[in-house]
Amino acid sequence: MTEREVRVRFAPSPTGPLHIGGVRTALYNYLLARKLGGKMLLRIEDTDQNRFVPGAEEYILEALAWCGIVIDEGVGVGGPHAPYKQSERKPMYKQYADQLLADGHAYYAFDTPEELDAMRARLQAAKVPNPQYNSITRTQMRNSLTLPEDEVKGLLDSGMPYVIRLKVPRKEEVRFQDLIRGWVVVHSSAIDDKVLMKSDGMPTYHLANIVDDHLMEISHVIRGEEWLPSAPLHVLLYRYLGWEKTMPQFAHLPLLLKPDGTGKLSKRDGDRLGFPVFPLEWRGIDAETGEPTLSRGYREDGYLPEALVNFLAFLGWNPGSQQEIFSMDELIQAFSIERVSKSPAKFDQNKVKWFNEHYLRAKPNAELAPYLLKALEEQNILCSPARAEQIVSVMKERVSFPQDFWQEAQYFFQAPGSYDEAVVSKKWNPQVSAALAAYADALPGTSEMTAEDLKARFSQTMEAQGLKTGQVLQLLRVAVTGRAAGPDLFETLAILGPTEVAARLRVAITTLG
RNA sequence: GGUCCGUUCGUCUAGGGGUUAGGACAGUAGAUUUUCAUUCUACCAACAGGGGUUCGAUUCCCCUACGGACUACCA
Repeated sequence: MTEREVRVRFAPSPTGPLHIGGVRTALYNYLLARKLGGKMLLRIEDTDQNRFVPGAEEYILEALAWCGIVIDEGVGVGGPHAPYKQSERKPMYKQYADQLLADGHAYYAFDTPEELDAMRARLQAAKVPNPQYNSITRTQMRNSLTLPEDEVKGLLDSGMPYVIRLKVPRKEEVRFQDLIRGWVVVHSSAIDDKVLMKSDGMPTYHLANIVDDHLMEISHVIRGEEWLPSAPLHVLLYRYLGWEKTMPQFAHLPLLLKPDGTGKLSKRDGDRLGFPVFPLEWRGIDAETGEPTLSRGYREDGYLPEALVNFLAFLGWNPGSQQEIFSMDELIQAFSIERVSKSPAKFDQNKVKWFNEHYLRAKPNAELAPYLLKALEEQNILCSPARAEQIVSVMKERVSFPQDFWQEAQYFFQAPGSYDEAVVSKKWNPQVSAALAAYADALPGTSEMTAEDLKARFSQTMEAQGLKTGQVLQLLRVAVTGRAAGPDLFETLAILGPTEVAARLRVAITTLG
């Protein structure tokens, strides 16, 4: 067999914001495509018109772009197999269903939803272990296998609603090799006669998926484990359509679980535990109450995309080395499907936060400064980019998110309105007050002074006052910034400048006595 | 219920017939920073249980337990 071009696809359905688990699936697809020099496609699976959510498609595109996942072909970029949205490919599917029909691998079924419910109820009452529409029960239903040919024709001609179902063989082992799990074997009796074409003329996921993957020449299907049970059905479809030789390879990814307890990670967990489960913020409408809803996003919560991507990559995969920090390019180099683990992973909020802090600290000040500048602009505070860079430079070691810069650095722009109570009541006294007054007097009336000089002047002053610097240091911070903690004190004073520092000290001395 | 998948520190995981079972996050302690944070160091902490196979099993096999997914004219 000749080497086939690697083509993978991410195929979400536009039923709402993209779940973080979906982002990881997209990421793994992308990493494999890039690693193997292949193509990454994006296909929108919107065959269920009832579940269409406005804005979801745009959301998916924006989320992937934010994460740095580049689509080579598909929705949003086009390509040789356009259209890439299944609703726009509707006319293409019928012929394949017809082919299956003609070959005796599918049949028409006219059962109403009520009849189907009744059938399941009957089977359940009879304690049938696995109630389903299958090789046994189909003989008792209204379909082209049980009805006389002319009656079927009549029903079809009369416009009677119908579906097309796959005729799954009664006794047959269906097997395929999963790249992550090895051989998976399922007996055909466990698979039911899945609907291929719905009564509204749209294909179901099962048919559309196989047809599109084949037409788009997909080489690897990488998707969540929730698809594992239906994979044998898909294998059957490839076989009946005559496409088995070019059937893609399957890889079923382990699921992402809630951080506490067990179970699949869901939107509710994010709300309950206070962390986002979506890459971007999403404003939706509650399906039940009709109330507008707001779901938090990693982007809006201050996570850097490279941190999220690095974290997500490690949820179910590892390079086998001790290295933890990976850029997208490094991930591409290191990635291999064989090293994806089989077992599900719990979502760890601490770890994402740690990755974020890491990437924040690694970022150049010039890239961080805009975050602070933006907050300042909202507050109508003027600040030069150079000064903002100085501030983020001393601040970035101690924050977790970009929005913390403004929160933690306010005192660079506003004199403190109050002073840390605990420190003042414990350490403030007339001697300290006098010493700080002396320091204020010792500062030159200039706007600039280095941290070293500021420190030297402070030491000299304290010595002259007969105090140890350690006794006064924290009070100096409180008097100037109002806070008990912060970045290097003399760096802080240097950014403020001696004039401002002296002024603030005098206010503090007046206020605190 | 049935089918399928899974199970190494609290979490993400490495490893693999003989190892002091390794790393990271979190936690704890110490050092540095005459403050807090950062950083550094140390500590804590795991092979679900039971049977086999074997000289030897955490590793291979079986069973049990537990967890999960699926079981729609949803994807």
